[in-house]
Amino acid sequence: MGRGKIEIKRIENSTNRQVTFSKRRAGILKKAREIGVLCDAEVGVVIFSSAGKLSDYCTPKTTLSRILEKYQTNSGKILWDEKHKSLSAEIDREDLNSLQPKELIAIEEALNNGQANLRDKMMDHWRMHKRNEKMLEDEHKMLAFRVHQQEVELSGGIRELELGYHHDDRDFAASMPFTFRVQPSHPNLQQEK
Amino acid sequence: MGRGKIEIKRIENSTNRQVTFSKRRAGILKKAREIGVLCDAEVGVVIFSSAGKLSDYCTPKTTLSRILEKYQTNSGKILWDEKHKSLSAEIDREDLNSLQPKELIAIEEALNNGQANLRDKMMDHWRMHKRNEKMLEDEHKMLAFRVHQQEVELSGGIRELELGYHHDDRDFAASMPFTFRVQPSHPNLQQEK
DNA sequence: AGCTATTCATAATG
DNA sequence: TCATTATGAATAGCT
Repeated sequence: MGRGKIEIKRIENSTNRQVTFSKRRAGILKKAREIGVLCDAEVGVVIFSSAGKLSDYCTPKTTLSRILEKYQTNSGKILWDEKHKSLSAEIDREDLNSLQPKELIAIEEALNNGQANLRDKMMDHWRMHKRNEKMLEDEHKMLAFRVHQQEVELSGGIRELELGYHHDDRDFAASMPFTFRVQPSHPNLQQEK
Repeated sequence: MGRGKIEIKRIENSTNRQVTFSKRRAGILKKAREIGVLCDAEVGVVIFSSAGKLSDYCTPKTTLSRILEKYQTNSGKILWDEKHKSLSAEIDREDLNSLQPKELIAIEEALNNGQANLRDKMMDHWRMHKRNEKMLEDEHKMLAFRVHQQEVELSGGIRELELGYHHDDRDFAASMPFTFRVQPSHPNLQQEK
């Protein structure tokens, strides 16, 4: 597919590598677009060059988020807990005073366009905030409930243990969901024999 | 690229569509592998057929999680809040009694291997639970704090507004983090003029 | 960035 | 579904 066959191994000359990267990246993105249209498929592609430059593609009818969510449900692989960790890390890292920058900028721009416009934005903003507050509240309820459930579950397990109780039916294992995320930080405990 | 040129539009014959899908999917995955090796790039690909079947590829030296995290940092696009929503949905959907299945199985197996082993696992399990509880607690504190911050931020903004105050320095925008996630559900508000 | 000579991917077919 | 093959596409090496 060029003036000569090439081996598939790292191109050492960095100029050639960069050029080939650009050409092939374009090729892949085009193919991704095409299979989406031709075959009615959903495609997400993310590429980082060796220099760290990002390119991506996503089928128009959906979003990367949605594709990745579907990915998790289908594959059972968890992509987000990883992220959960870095969420905390970010919160620690970032100055909390810098929250809502884009919105503030929007408001600032609105100032140049008159008070009415601004009031609208402010109201939107406020509504958005109330909704968000509700979301966080719900989430906390959920988290608290999960903690409680674990408590119950565990003390139950311990009681059974003390009574020398042994459950016979193992089939419930087959019907278990893989996407619960109670122990984000202990992937290993499950593997040990 | 075949016995004749084809238009890039949905293939109506479903058999042909499926066949073309398989062939092109293989093509894309191959290209993804190749650009990774040749150009030392990091690539992640996720494809769903119209039938919903999942295929994916990820450069060996990394993971989809890591690629996606990098994607967020680089692009400023947020992929995970979406997921936050569906986490609640899942919790609603799933039977909460099925929590910790793998751990329960492990404990059960331990029963066959004697009490000492079991006690160890139980302790691990318990410790894990406590740690997890701590994590949820911390997360909640963080959520609550963010809500508070928003409250302060907003009322401050409104006060400034009422006073006709206008901030002159816009440079802070450049240094703002894009990966905060306070308004998960309003990507559009930022674009409107 | 453009330009071919080649190799490659694949649409149609068996 | 699997293999073959004629043809259009992608692209490696040059400028």
